[in-house]
Formats: sequence, structure tokens, C-alpha cells
Amino acid sequence: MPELPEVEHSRRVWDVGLGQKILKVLVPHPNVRDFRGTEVRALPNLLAGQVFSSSQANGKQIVFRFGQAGWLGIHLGMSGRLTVDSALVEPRKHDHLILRQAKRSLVFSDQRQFGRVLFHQGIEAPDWWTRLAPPILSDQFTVKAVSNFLLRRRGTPLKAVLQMQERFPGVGNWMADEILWRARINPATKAGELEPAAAANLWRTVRRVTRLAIASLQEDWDYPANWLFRHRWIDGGKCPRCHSKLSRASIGGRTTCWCPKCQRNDAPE
DNA sequence: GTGCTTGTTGGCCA
DNA sequence: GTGGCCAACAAGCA
Repeated sequence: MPELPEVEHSRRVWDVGLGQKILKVLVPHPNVRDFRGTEVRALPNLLAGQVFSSSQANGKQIVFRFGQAGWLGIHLGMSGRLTVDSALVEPRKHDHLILRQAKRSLVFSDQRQFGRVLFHQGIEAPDWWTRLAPPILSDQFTVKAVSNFLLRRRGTPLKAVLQMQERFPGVGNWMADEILWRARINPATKAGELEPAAAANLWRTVRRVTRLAIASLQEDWDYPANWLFRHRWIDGGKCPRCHSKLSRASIGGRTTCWCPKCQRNDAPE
């Protein structure tokens, strides 16, 4: 499930432990895929005794910092979760990292093991953090940058282009559908087919959906009923705007939901 | 048993 | 080298 808003929410869940020392670190299953490329057996020694000092997210990537030099990267993949449990909680089947503090445990679990845990020791930020694309809500996410990207990916369906993390960090399957539905663009449209005005509209919509999604997750713990999100997986689901029956098909290799009436490209505004 | 899943990567091919 | 496509990864569910 985790796309940008859920990732941002997950990051904040662990923030309850900010300013507190890590007493002990448990790695119940060091061989799971989440740890590929990481010396996870060294983690307990590196983190124990350090204070959890800050957290940040960019797109789907989260970084938690410990003391001055500890950088813990977490990517939730398809099924990763960050939760808080009691100080003495015992690891369950899919719990892969448990950071014990005096009053609680910070728990990372991941059933399908598509997530990823990274660690870096040093004052300077690691490459896997500094090389991420500029956030959608930053000043560097410009119309120009988006237009250029659409031109470069001119032969690829927009549905797939919007999910490319190198330009749209945090956008996944459902956000891509939501954005295209709101912008009234058919998901199979090739990126190169958008007129400049339509490209600018798409840019605006990417930012708007991102902003609104974060806000609604904070307020209501759900997305509004007039969003495609709430209807996309219902069999026989209806477009919340025009009440036509929604279509579903695989586009760009992922299940895609759209309104055949609102998203025709030649439809009048 | 089959086929599907809201993510990413690496290999293949033009 | 670049862009586009797709199978593979693991586990659970219908």
C-alpha cells in the first residue's frame, strides 16, 4: 500500500521516540531480502546507545538519524510497516527490525520482503539519500522539469511515466490513477502526446493530489469519498464525478482504473 | 491447484 | 548509450 502519503505517515509514527536513546536492537531474521546489500549483523552494535535524533522522508524513502553519524534508511516496498509497541514486545513472524527504547519499541515489519533497510555511518549524508529526485512539493519540481521528462519518455504511457521515481518520487499505482483521473487524461496516453497546456495541467495536478493526500491522511485517516481512490477496487465501481462505470485494465504493466467518459482526452472540459 | 497484488531491479532488445 | 518492456522477487489471499 505505501505511496507518498502513507510513507510520510509511517515516518511520523516512529517520531514518538525522538530524543530517546536506543537501548537494544533486535534483528530476528537477518536473511530476509529487506537486508540485501546491508551488513545487518553490525547494526545492533552501531545503533545501541545512540539517540534517535531526527527523521525525514522523500518520496517513498525514509531516513532516520541516530546521534550525529547514524543514517538508517527504510523503504517500505509493497508491504512494509512501521509501528510502535511496548518496550518488551517479542518479535513476530514478519518483524525484521526492533529498536528498543526505555518506554517503547520501534518496529519495522514486512511480510512480502520487497522493502529495504539501509545503513550508513558518517557525518556526511549517504548517496542513497542525496541522490534522490527533488520532492514533488519542492521548488525544484518545475513545469520545465516535468515537460522535459515527458518529452524524453514520449513513447511510454503516462500511467507508467508518473510512477518513475527519478522524476515523481512517491507516486505509485493508485496516485498515478488519481492524478490522471483528476486531470482528465486517459492513462494509456503516450507522454509525448500532451500539448504544453496539458503538460502544465498535469504538473499542477501532481502537486495538488500530493498535497491533498498528505492533508487528508493527517485529518481523517482516509481519503475523501469523491476521490477515485475510494472506488477503484470496487467491482462495478462508479466514477465519483460522472457516475459512469469505471474501467480496469493493465496499462504499463500495472492494474489501472479510469473513467472511460471523463478520461477520453477529446472530451470537452 | 491458479492467478492476482498500491514496488523495484536487471536483463533483453531495438 | 538510451528508451521501452517484462519477468522475478515473497507471501498471502480469493
